[in-house]
Amino acid sequence: MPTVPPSPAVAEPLHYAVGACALGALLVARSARGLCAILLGDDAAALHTELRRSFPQAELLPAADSAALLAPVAALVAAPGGGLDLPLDPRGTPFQRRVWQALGEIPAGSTLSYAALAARLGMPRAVRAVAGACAANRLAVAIPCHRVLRGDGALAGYRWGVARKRALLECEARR
DNA sequence: TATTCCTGTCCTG
DNA sequence: CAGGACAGGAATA
Repeated sequence: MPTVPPSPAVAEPLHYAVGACALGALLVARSARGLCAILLGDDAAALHTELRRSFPQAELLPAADSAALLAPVAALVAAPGGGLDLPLDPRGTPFQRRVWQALGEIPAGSTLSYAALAARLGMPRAVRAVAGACAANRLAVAIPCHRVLRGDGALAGYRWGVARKRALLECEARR
């Protein structure tokens, strides 16, 4: 009888690439299902650390076709109003995925408050939880969590820096 | 103006 | 397993 090691399940392979975009360093990772991470940052090392922290169980492999992986995403960052014609693999709890789906329905160039977003989900009192779900988004720009502002119009926060959030919104408003 | 509560998830002890 | 911290905001005193 061949012994089956008590493997905590085989580590899932994720292919990633790091490059540059209009907002700085860019990291794109994909699973077998689609893009599972789009990260923005100041340098490649920080992005790699963030990827590891987001997927501690995965086996991270450099993508053979890094340019093909990066190009469409970099184009999206440069023109955040357009869509991304690639399959996404958003990972999160059912609650988080509901929030992210609602984010995708916000038209480019417009914004929403966290309270309005919570109301749209039928949970008007779960504002804080909704903000937490936005903060947990790993697919920068593709899932437009940057279009959500505080009720008083302030930019609140952004996982990849409020300056980038402002840049994305200005870019969309100019369309 | 200062508390308190609501709500889901993650991090820490 | 318990408690606290969040990218908020409305209600209460």
